[in-house]
Amino acid sequence: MTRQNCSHSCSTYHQAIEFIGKRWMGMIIYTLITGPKRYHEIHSMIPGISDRLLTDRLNELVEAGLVYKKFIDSSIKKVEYGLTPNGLAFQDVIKAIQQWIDLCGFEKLKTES
Amino acid sequence: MTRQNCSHSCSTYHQAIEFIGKRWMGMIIYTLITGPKRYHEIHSMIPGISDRLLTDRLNELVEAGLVYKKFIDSSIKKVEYGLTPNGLAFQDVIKAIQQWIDLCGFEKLKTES
DNA sequence: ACTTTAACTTACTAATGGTAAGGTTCTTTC
DNA sequence: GAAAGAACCTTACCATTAGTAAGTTAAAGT
Repeated sequence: MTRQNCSHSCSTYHQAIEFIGKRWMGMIIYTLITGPKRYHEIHSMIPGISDRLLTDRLNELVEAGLVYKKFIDSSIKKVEYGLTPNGLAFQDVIKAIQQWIDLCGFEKLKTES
Repeated sequence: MTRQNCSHSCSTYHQAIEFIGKRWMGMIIYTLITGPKRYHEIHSMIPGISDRLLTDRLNELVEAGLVYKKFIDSSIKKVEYGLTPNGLAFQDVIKAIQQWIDLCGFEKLKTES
């Protein structure tokens, strides 16, 4: 019994889904699944994201231990971001979401307006 | 080739995760997994949510086809919300998130401040 | 040395979320 | 059967978060 009543308290699930559901969070992790990237690479792979939010979200991910930040050649202007083991494990969640999309045809549902 | 370059375009994934990541969305679906509920039941099961947001989110879920809304005894004041098959299929995503939490110990990471 | 680029940072505006009050329509209670 | 209360919203207003645009600093190219 190292955990609460169930194997994962519902408030932990709540925290987790609110965290990974923050705007752009899912896309940033998704981008890094294919390997570590530099700031501007991530930026160019996610159309619409702003400098500020990309910086914010990356910092939050680093703080949560899902992403590491590495200065290449110890230069402040060469930064690499990549997934930690915990971040990589998120792949299974992405797969589950993609399977769910395939199953329910989400794109059709959200053809907005 | 009914779909795009990959089996699910990354923009569809983006749309999907931004939708399910909206505030309270994850919790509302989670609550309904155990069976259909009335408005006030859902409300009491999610501490902190406001009337307005619960109404908004439920409407969005109904519009997206993940939740149905049923008037009991054709009364406007007796409403039941439940998951449609597409909503129920979301269980697998929840399971994946819970497994990921168990694996990476998310609760420890987010002991804030 | 001069310009460009990477990686932020800051200031300001727009959108979204939270709070609180009110408004019907039903049910309950006397 | 009238009054009170609960269910399910709706509206108005304030707070927080996100988006936009401009500026900053350090290194790298020319």
